[in-house]
Amino acid sequence: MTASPDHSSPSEQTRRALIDAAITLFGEASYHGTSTRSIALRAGTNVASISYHFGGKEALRIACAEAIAERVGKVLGSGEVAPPSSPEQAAALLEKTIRNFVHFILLEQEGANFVPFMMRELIEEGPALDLIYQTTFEPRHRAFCGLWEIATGSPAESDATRIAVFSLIGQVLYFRIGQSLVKKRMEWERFDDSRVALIARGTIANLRAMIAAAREAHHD
Amino acid sequence: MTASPDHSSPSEQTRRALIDAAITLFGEASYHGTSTRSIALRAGTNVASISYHFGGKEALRIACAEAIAERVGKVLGSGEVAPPSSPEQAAALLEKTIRNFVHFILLEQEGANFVPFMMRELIEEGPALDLIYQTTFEPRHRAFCGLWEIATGSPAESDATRIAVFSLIGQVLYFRIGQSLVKKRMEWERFDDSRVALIARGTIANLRAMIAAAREAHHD
DNA sequence: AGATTTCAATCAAACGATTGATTAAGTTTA
DNA sequence: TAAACTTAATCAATCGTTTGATTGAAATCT
Repeated sequence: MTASPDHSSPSEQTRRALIDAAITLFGEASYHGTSTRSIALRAGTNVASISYHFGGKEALRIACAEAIAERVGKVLGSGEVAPPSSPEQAAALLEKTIRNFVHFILLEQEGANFVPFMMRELIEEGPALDLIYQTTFEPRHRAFCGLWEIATGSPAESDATRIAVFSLIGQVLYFRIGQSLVKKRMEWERFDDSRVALIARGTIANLRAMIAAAREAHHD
Repeated sequence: MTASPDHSSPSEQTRRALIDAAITLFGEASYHGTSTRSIALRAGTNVASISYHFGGKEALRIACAEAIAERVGKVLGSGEVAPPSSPEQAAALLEKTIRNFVHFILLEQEGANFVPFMMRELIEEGPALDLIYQTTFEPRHRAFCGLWEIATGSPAESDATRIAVFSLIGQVLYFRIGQSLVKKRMEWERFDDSRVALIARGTIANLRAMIAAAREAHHD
């Protein structure tokens, strides 16, 4: 996951290794389904180092969420650059965002590790949920609503807009959450570039249809 | 959850109580996060009765999925009644299905218990997943695709149709999975009738927009 | 500079608590 | 009474955490 060799101290390296291992294992087998020993084993260190570096299993859980929030913030950028001036530009930006999002959660290595962890926290309403909401989810949902207003004319902070944006996020996320159902139903063995492109095309078609309908509704 | 008093034998009552308790607790705290003792306590019986009636914790997990599959099948009906003859009828039927689905997973007691359990099984790709897929998910997804073909003209078993139906399911499910995010972002304290009606309205608006776009695309 | 102390970091080992499962004795049902 | 069912007690295994010993590299002193 870390491309750079290691400019960090050895203790920082074990911290990193523990967090990386924990994010993966918590995502694969749930928090309670993952033992501290298995985390230490995967991180190539000793069990005691979890208590030493973080204070315990629960604190490591929080540290995982913090690491993800930081990383996602770095990748996607905290805020949007100069807001688009035309509805067409806004729509194009929305499309690009959806496309990147689909690609990130279905194909990229990092997304494949992050998303299951976050989905678990979400479904369990775990202790890291507030952190994820405030640092990762809310700012991006809000930005998306802003683009939606420019693209459709529907007020950014109206109930209808917020719900529409939830729908967009939801339909994309479901392809990751229900991955195994999708694969069975589509008779796919795995998600490769062409399949993901197919999904991206579908979700973007939905986005366009929703934008068109919202524009019409707002012009009435 | 059981409305009828008890026409069943006392052993059948304990079976039921154990399954009900397990579905709720597995859904709330995950399979590994739930102890057999807590299940027995909630069911008002002894730990050993789990091994006695089901053979063990894992077998109880399967029994939960079977009970849900049976119950969902009974509520939603296994197949559709006489297929609609016009696109308008099909669209109306799709809308009604979506509305019922939203209502079921966001308001009804049973749905509130079932969905978290199934989501966990889905995300963990647990042993009950095949059962859920074959008895609950696949038939209904297929029926939905059939309605989609009548409503839009797009072939039921095309990739585009199947993906569109996944999108529809996903956007609805997300309001349940991401319930806590939705509540925070909408500044709602709980889901009541009017809020759920708002969500239903939004998702149905999306459905209509998608149908309209699909019809247009297919006419080209 | 060389010897000594300090300290963060890691480790194997062991802690008490809890896990899922089993047993054998008890109770209820038919 | 015989079968079906429930119970408290107990089992080995595993859980998260703590312990005390050991390391090696800075910091301090002579």
